[in-house]
Amino acid sequence: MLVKAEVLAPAAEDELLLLGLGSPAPSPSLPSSAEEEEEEEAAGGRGLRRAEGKRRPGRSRGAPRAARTAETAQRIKRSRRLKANNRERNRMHNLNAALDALRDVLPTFPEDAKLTKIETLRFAHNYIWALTETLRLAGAARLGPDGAAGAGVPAEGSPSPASSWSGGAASPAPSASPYACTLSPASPAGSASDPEHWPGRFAPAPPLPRRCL
DNA sequence: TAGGCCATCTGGTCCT
DNA sequence: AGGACCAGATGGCCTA
Repeated sequence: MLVKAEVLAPAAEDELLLLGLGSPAPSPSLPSSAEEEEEEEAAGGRGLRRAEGKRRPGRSRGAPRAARTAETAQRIKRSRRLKANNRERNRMHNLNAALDALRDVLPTFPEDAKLTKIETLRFAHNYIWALTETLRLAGAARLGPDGAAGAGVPAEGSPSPASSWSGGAASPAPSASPYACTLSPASPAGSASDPEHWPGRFAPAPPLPRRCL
């Protein structure tokens, strides 16, 4: 895939022309300037193209038709690419927005601590698990000691939420879970070493087998 | 300065 | 055909 290297050069070139599309600053979702960019593109707004000649690039009246169509095809291709880039950017922005929304409902300490993407996902996973577990236990407790089986006691030896939150050794993933992974940023397995360090960054998760997320 | 995280670009693949 | 999704590559910013 040496393509990349080659592709990037021209791409960088384009960037200069595209009004800082690939700007370093977390670009605020460029609305729908796609059209404009394309048009600018298609219209030959790319200044650097002139590199090829002092021969007056434009108005190439005498340009062979084949050359012109090739040029047009190139332009169309480029235009589509830009459009796709724009869509991809928006898609990622949406994804990030969803991730932010998820962060908002996850408790962190300090409050403004920002979880990374991977931390957010892992923590959400554990958080849901813990809440589920809490509900389950609460429900069981309500049935009374001699009520249903296992009242007040975690069924089949599954860990209590409390233990999971505080760094118990159990995995958040129920044993019956399809997950073979021990996801645990904040939880169980991972934090065995320091449950009290939840704050802020949550205990680092142990290395996960691929495909765990 | 190395390493982590992130945004963006890009080409490929799948889906409608 | 065009859009959505994905994964790899690249470069910038930040922190230990």
